Amino acid sequence: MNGENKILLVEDEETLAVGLEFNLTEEGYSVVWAKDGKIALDLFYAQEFDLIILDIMLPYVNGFEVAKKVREKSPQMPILILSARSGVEDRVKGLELGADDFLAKPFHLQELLLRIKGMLKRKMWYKNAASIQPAYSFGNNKINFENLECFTKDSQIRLTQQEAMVLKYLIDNEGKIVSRKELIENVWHMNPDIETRTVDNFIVRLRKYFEPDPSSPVYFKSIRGTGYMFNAK
Amino acid sequence: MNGENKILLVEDEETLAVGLEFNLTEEGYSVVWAKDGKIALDLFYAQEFDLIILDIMLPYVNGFEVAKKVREKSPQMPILILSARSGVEDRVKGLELGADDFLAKPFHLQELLLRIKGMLKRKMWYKNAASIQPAYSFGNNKINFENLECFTKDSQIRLTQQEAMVLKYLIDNEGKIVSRKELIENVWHMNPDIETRTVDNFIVRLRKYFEPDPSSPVYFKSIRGTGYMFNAK
DNA sequence: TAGTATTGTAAAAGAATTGTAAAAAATCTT
DNA sequence: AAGATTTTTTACAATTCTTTTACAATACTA
Repeated sequence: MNGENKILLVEDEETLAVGLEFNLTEEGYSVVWAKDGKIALDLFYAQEFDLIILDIMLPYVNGFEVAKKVREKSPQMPILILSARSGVEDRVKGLELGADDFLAKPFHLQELLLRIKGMLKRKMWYKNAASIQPAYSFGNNKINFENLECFTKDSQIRLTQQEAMVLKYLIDNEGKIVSRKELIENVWHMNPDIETRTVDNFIVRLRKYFEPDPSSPVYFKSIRGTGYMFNAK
Repeated sequence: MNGENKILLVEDEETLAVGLEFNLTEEGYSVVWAKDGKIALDLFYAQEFDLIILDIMLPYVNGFEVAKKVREKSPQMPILILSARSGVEDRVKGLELGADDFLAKPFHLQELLLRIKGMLKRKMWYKNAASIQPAYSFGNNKINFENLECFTKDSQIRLTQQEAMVLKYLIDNEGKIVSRKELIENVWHMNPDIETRTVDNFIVRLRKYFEPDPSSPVYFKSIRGTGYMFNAK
């Protein structure tokens, strides 16, 4: 069932790594083991993973560095940090670097498994909810909602989080008119009583990125008096 | 425009609750405090929250029970469990019930804040979609009142809001004579004492769009001295 | 059929909404 | 704390839609 999930295990203590690999495989995950930070990053750049388990104390490149690099490329990648040092500073640092969870060594196996399960479940949920595979395409554009990278007709860009959320909302509601109010409520999570041109500005940007001719939009149409509508056509 | 996330804080120790509420509010969250499990569930059913912080040891209904009920209704609601008892069994139990995170008391404020921040950031990434599109037809015309798109005999157009409202009123009163006064009152929401050709102009447009021969209308008939009448035939 | 009232229609005038750049504010990085 | 990036606001231009106006066409009445 979860046999599809691929985990990158970054851990230099071989005994622990082998044990963990055994248990994770037992659980039905597919595990790739990296015994130092350098190898981990190489693997990360070369393959697709669903989750990363990261020890902090590693040879060459420490876990924090790895987490940072990973975050740069994949803002949504679940990262679980393991650390022998359970001090608050480490935990805070890990979380600040965007780890999704932090577990102190020695840990309880079942707890680790449950946390992994939860993280993956959440990740899958988001993926499904969007009904968007790693990459979504329309026209000459391809958007990777995992790392927010886009290939457009003639260039490659990276969306900001907010841009991505607006875009995603429009895509999820393809063919339906989405009012500014609705967007402010559901993307900005704000009271929709204010009236500014914020939403419009995001539309302008999306058009600039993705429309062949931004001045006569094909994908991001304005519906006067009502809102906007996305159509992949 | 800073999205205000709403947190349900379930904690019976008043001192701690007040302190936490203060800090969370400081961070820009909007906090609702429930001092026992019963109140928590009532609030949860009544309002929308973005995250729940849950103490385990509560009067009446304990935290685990609350988590379970919450999960039943909202499978993706982020739940952060706090517990004085940091034993592994409790952690495992909490995670099994679907908590997304588990923090032992006493906790470090900054770590709590970081975990909350991370959970919310991740949560924002989901959104639901999809519904069917209701269409109304007459003659060779099909009108989708959801997105105001129309397929006519030989083209596809999009109605303006006002056009759509007039059309809708006529359709809703199919077979009945509708006076200009009535239209001005019910569609324009204005005092119907003024006398201009506004209504007529809209009829002209509807006829242009939808009548096979606008000069001898079939669907949008004029009733001299009285008003107009729509008939789908 | 002439006269009057009502409806049809185009085009000008007026309003309202949307597009856009640039400045300001907020947020994140170093 | 300075610098960089992103978001929000502001101000105005451009566009689209609605209403008015003016007159033509049509239908009724006597």
